[in-house]
Amino acid sequence: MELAKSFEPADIERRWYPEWEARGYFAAGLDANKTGAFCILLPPPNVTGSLHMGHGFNQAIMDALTRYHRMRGDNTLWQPGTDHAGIATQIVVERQLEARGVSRHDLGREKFIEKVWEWKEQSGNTISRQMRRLGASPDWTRERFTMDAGLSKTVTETFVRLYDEGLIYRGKRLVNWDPALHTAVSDLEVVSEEEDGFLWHIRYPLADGSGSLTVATTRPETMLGDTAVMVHPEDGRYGHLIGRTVALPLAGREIPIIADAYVDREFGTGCVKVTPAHDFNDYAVGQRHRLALISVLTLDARINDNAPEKYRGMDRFEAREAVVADLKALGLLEKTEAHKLKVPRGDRTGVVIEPMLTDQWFVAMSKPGADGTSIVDKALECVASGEIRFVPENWVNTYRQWLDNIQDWCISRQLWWGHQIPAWYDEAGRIYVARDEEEARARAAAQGCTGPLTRDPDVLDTWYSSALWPFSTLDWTPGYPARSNPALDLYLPSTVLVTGFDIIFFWVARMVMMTRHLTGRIPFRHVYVHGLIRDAEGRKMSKSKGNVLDPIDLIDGIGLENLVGKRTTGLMNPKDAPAIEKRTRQEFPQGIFAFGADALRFTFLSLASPGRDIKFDMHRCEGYRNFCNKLWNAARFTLMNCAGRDCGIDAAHPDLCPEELRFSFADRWIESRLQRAEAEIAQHFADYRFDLLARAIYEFVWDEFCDWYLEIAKVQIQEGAPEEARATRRTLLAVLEVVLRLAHPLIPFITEELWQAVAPLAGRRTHDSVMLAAYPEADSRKFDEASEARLRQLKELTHACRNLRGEMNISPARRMPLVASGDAQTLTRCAPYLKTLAKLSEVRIVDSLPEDASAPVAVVGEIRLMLQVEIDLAAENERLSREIARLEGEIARAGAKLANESFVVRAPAQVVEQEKKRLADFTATLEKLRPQRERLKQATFS
RNA sequence: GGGUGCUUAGCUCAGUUGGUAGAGCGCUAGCCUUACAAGCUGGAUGUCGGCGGUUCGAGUCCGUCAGCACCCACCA
Repeated sequence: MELAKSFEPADIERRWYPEWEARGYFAAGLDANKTGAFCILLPPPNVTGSLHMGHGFNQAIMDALTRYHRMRGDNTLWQPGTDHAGIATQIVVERQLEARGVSRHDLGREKFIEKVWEWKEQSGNTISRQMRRLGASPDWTRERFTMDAGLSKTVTETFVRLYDEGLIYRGKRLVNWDPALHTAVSDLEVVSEEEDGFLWHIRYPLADGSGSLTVATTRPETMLGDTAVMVHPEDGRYGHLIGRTVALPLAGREIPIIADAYVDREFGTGCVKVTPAHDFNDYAVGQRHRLALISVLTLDARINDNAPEKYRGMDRFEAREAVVADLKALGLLEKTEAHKLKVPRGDRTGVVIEPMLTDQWFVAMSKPGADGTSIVDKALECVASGEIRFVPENWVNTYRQWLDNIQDWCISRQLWWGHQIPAWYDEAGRIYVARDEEEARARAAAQGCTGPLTRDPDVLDTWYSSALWPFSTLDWTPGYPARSNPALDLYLPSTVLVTGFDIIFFWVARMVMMTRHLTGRIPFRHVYVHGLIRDAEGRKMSKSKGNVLDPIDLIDGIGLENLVGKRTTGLMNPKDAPAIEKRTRQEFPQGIFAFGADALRFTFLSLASPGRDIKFDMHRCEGYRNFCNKLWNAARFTLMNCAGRDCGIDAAHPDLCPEELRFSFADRWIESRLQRAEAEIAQHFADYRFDLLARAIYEFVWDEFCDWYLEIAKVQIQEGAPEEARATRRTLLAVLEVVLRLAHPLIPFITEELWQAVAPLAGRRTHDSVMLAAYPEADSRKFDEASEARLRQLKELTHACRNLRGEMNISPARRMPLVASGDAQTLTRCAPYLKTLAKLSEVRIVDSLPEDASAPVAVVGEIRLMLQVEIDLAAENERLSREIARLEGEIARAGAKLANESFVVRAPAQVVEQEKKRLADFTATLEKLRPQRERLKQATFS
């Protein structure tokens, strides 16, 4: 079982993943005898293509948690699945058709949906393949899709229930309309950015010809739909005009001048045109003042027949120009000033959103349900009571604030891809919401309608089905909770939702509302909110910026040419290609190295500090690949020293400790240190501090186990008695085996590969896979402070020797003799190790150091170390002087502190003691160094 | 307008109840040292954004200012 000389991830990953999956290790635990249940819902990726770095990050965290809990023996489920992503997916497929010159209307609804399903198949497969490459361990047998038959049934069922309860309604409202997509979108799907525009000042003549007033607007074309002009009720300039009328230019209508406190007197002219049919604020004003709504736009955002004939059919922007030109010609355009304004655009299309009066379906957020509480109040209550906890906590504010100001949720979309709304209309336009057409007929018949019914063609917002994910994936049925199933009982609520803050509103809040209202349960106990993965400069990764990284490329590596090709094809704007190519060549002159899945996962986890976005730095990934290699080689060393040797392990009784084992303080130290690492790691898992967790593992493996214990082990194996060598081998194996289990949730592939080789020798191959082995738990009885103190001494002595060598510029190849004085017991204990660790030819322990001024001396507590080497007297003088100056500084500072009476009186005794000890230590060391320098000076002048 | 973060070494970031400032990468000097050159050993590098306060003591707590980022709402 010879291991390769360095860590080669590709082959290991290829072998182990299929093996784990085939053996059913990922399957949901349904063991009634187990006490713990752990469940994570995969935020279902959109079937719009492939996974990006954000998914990789998100999944590395979820997989670490899942593997951890599985190893701890909990019933564990990581629930996978994908989202149909209505608008996004429909756009992807429409673009593909467009490329072939076909529109969805050419195909018709049914055929088009078939095409989307084909695409879903392809994209869904890509996604699960990618997740497998990352080593993710969800229960694939339970994979769900938001448009599966079962989940669709849940969508229909809940819709009907909410409708019957009066919490879903249909109504004609002003909604955000995307004129390119021809659909309504929710408030969340609109993004407003500041853009350059104009503020046009337009004179509206008073109807009686006695004068005029001037309004300011950024959207002059909407004046065709004005139904009032408003001023502030206390605005002295206009008070006399309130109640009179103006003649609306171009439209030839008379509209009233009204007073409303909404007007800001300072802005513009203080007169506002009111267009209730095309502006949300004006709509509210219109409601207050019972103004007429005159829509002047078609669903394509062209001027409609309510406007003067001249403008009909014009695009809204074309109409804007025409209106401005006409006003100017009439002398009614007072002035045009440059003006920055927020322009609302559809997040998928980038097209300017138009407030449009249409019939849509809504979820009533604040209306009390059958139980007297609104779904918003329920969602607030779950969090306020602490049933649901956010990590980091401050996201609670964001969540609460959003819910406090929420509007009814527009859930209908004028699309084809999605869950068709289960509503039917009779010829009179009456609505029958039902689970299927048969039920709709029955409901219609009950109301005395037997005529033909037509189904509502609209589909639901994709987030409607996402909101049901916590229970729909667990095969919730209408009979719940009386009728349930084992998985649902065990895994609702799930333990933790791992997600980015960007979907707290879209998804998290809506899951809480829907799950609580429909099942009475919370969807999850914790919400762990992580940051977004950005590029090395901190910019958002996006195809159009050409800065996206594919997690698979970091696993497998990719050549520069391929990377450039990938980034520059399929761009929305091909003109960006040259700039993208240039930047890519600059940033990745060698392409990307194959780091392997483990290194990538470890990188993600290390970067997961709370409340921070992540600038992804490939060099970090390289560092953690090196870490994997370090672990690999530590295992190689251990196996080389232990395979086929007597390691003091009785396979039948791994805990048996035969008498012919003699453990050193170093053996006990590494065991003790390991226990501390285990305790620390458990805490970090509990706190979701994956960055600290990864660091704890990194430091234990590299800084303690490899840098110190392995080097010490060499001494004990080569120079120790057989029972010492045996104990060393046993310790090496035991510690390494535990390390592999500790690290497995983070870096599953390498740990599995190594564990297979190490565990049998350690007598710990309790299972067929490390995945199934128990997660290590700290045993505080193994904390050994005495051994830790001894090792600390050994480290200090070693550092002192190495430092002397370094300062004296002694080649590492040269072995030097050392003379040491001080505590003989300590020195005797450390001498053999010191010899190897500091490259000494011998260690001579004496009562007092020779008066040889020409050799460098270091002081560690009571111990003095002299390296026997001819030295450069001037250099040594300089070194000593520097050290003395440093000590004098420390002594001065500590002395001043202790001389300060209020410090001595008020600081805790322990702190004062510590300060006194420092002062004493510095002083003692100084007293040893000063004579040394004196002798040196004498030698220099003699 | 409301809210939330952030500012620590050249870069990216840790720093848990206040008690002598840390890591990785980079830099630097030297090493093929029988696990690892994807490595080993030594070294350099900080007015912890500015100012003020609380305290014996502040990177840490409070106030304030500045800069950066993000979220929500929005003035026509």
